[in-house]
Amino acid sequence: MAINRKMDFQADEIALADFAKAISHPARIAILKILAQHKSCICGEIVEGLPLAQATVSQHLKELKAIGLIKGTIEGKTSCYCIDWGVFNQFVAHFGIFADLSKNASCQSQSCC
Amino acid sequence: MAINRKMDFQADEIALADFAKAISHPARIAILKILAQHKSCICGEIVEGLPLAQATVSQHLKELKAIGLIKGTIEGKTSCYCIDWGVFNQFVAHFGIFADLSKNASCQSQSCC
DNA sequence: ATTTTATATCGCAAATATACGATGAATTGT
DNA sequence: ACAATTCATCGTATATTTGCGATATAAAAT
Repeated sequence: MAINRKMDFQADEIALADFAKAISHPARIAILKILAQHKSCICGEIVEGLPLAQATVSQHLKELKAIGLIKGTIEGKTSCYCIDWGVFNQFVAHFGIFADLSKNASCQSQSCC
Repeated sequence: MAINRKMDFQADEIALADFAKAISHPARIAILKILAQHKSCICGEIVEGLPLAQATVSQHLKELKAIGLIKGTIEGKTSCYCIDWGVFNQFVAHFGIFADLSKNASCQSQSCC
């Protein structure tokens, strides 16, 4: 692999790709779903709902936290996680880039597509 | 890695993760943007817009095609690509799962988050 | 028929991601 | 103080992704 080609892409392309990568694993989607279904933070319980070892779940949580999709604090014995909806909705809104373009762009060629 | 833990996750979780994985690289986001900006199919031109070798771009196109996000036909000497907006919008709509939940779910704990 | 052009595919190397047991750190309960 | 609990981190094995040169394929141009 060449040395960091990322610089050649635009910032918004990288940002959207990073968001997509953060949720590109079923476990992380499942974690977000579990968190979304709770009105308040979850302190534990996540590991039990997933078919993965505690260490692995902790690693997935770390990734979601790294990109800012979830917030978490350590409260005494347990940790406490919840979704940062501001960040989440901001990322989803980025798909608007395509939604806007889709109005004008449609393939008019009969021979292909 | 264990042997295909995917079976332990739900179908919609896997589907959303697969979509995210397909667009989890700046090059593939860039390709979609290029395609979206055109009213009709693009026959070539994509390689020139990216900082990658032709073989690499072809591989990224293949991935986008595999998940159905883009359609492509070979027309004589050149290939012809365009976005399948139906598939694209269908995937984006999946984020509705979270949007619905976000209305009820918000952290009420003062101590965390 | 041969060359040129456009794109796909193969094969390999390097980089990343994933999973998990073992261990560490901090806290609660006794 | 000590044991139990909860979660993070380390180390490591394996799998997947990425990138690209080389090569294949197929049509167009000469």
